[in-house]
Amino acid sequence: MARNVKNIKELAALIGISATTVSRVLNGKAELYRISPATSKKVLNAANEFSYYPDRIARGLRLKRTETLGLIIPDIANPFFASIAKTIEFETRRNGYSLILGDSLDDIQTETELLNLFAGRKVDGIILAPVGHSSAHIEEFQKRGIPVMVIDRYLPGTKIPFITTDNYAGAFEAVEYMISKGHRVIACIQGLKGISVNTDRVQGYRDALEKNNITVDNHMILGNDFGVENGYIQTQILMSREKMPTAILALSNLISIGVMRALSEKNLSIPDDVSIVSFDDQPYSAFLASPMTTVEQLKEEIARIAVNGLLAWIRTGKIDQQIDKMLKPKLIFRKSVKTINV
Amino acid sequence: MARNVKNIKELAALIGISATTVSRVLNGKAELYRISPATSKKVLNAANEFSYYPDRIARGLRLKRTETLGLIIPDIANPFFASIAKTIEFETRRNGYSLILGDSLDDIQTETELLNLFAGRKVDGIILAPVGHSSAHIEEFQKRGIPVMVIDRYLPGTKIPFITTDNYAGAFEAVEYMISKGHRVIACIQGLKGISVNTDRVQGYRDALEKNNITVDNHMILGNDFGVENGYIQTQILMSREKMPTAILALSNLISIGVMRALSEKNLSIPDDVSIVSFDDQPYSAFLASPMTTVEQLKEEIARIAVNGLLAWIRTGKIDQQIDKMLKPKLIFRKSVKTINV
DNA sequence: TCAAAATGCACAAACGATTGTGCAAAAAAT
DNA sequence: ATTTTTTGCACAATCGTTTGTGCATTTTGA
Repeated sequence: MARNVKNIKELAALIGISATTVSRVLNGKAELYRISPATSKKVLNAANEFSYYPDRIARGLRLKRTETLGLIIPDIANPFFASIAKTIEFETRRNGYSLILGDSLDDIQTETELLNLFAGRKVDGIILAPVGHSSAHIEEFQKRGIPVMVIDRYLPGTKIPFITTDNYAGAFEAVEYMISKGHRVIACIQGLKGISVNTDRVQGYRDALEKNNITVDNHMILGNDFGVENGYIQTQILMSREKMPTAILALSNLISIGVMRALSEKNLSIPDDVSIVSFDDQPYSAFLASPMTTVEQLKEEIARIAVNGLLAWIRTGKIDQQIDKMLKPKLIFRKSVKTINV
Repeated sequence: MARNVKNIKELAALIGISATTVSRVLNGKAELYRISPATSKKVLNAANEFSYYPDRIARGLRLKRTETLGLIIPDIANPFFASIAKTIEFETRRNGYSLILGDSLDDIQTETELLNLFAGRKVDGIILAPVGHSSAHIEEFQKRGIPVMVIDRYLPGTKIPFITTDNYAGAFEAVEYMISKGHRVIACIQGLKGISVNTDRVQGYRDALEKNNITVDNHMILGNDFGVENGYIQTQILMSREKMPTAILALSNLISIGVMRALSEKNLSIPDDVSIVSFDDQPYSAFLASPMTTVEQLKEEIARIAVNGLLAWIRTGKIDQQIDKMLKPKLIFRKSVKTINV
């Protein structure tokens, strides 16, 4: 027995009561509408016995609120984003919301499509790790009234709130460390030019060099993509030059995988032939041929702040502009940087 | 100008036409209902100009179909599942559906909650990488009429369709390979006992040994979890024994990370001191201290078949029982297995 | 004892889309 | 010049909730 009941009317009929009352009891508004305790109890019992769950779709339509968040990231297979996604999903659910996932494939066109798609699905808010340069489509979107929280980057010139890592500090520290180990010719393989993550890291790299009276050689800053392929190609270019760097700062975990691939093909080893520091610590970082010194970002923290900030925004209807945050990263020392003669 | 329009009525009013007609044009039923080409064109233009997107919630309510799929996996931060999730998201979207993500945290209670949650959200179907032993909650769920497709495992004794790797073959080949390299004492660090993935791999391990006239030593099969910690602990146990194995078969990528951690703490190196083959190839596998020989699963393939099979099921209303598949994995040879004296 | 206040619940509209059916006007057939 | 058929579209109901309002009935107060 105890068959399932398909909607609130059916349940109401079973108790011999109106749907209105059932709805009110189930939404905790019994007192507010003076439903007697006896009736309340009957409703609760029946709902339980016949395992009635309100249809969230109908509810969403009526309430104009779906209790759903959208998450758009450039690549869920990238462990950096996968970790963030995990915490975001957890926090989202803990707050009674569900999460729609969109992988923008590092493509701004896809990102835009996803934004529109999510708008059509009436998500209550969106967490976005943006890709590419333009932020017009995001701003335009913001105007439609759907809260958007940016993670991993910030969008200069916009009012879109963000949570990210203090990338400048991360790069600065990493480079100072390499310099302290005697390195003077340090290359920087960067990701997508022009976006804040990259700009800030490169600036940290530059400033660390200059602070130590090392002239910045623009030929040593190269690449334009956060992926493996870019790390691979740029390393090949670097290694074919007369003036080879003694150290490389890789601006993402994927780039450093490309670096490793290129180096191993040339039978060059880390750190004997080239030293390296990579952004993004990973579970495997410690077990690489040469355990990798990395700049660790506080991924869980970013995720948590993003979700809770977004939900607060949704509930109150206004942005807490205080939310903008740049979390200090942490340099994890391992064995991929060699001390060389000064 | 070109302000956005908020619903179909508003758009219809703007053209001076009924919502009915707008709906029909937008759903490609213009001909069916004899809407004149002129009117059709006007609708299409207006919809475009005012960037009207139908409210999927209202649509879902009326159609009793949300064009949403649910994905439940044990750990999105595990690169194996992250890769699968990426392809699933892509295929899902390519078919006009959206994806709700749930991370079951390797916990059967959470998995059950997610199933119910997704049911309440009226997903059209669910792709599930189940955790734990019991499958009663899944079967019960199936009866509620929501199609569920299982990946990564199968559920013996149920009719729930699945796509998985031929884990038996993968383990068998891996072990035969190690034997061919002269290994006779091979340990197997397993994941969760009793679930098909694990059972099949262990059986493959056993059969490969027996086929080669090596008696299976049950002490060499240990562990009970697919995570890093288990790999770490079991390796410590193995290494503290009198009779140490010369090779280890790690039944997951996470387990092998644990193995590496334990070995490196004891200053043991791969493959000089211990050889290892791990399930699940990863982007970093080639760049580990010792490039890892792995059993690669066809993750994209699994994802693609799962999504398309599920969608077919949703559309036709019946399961194609032919869909059950065990995809042959591929052994990738690197340098984590040493040839030893026979 | 009678008016006023409190109690307990139900009616019906609304959210935004889709669709079976019906009804004019125009075109074709006789 | 009628009748019949076709064309082109609109009305209104429906999906399952939630909620403003209203109406009996009971309780309280004087």
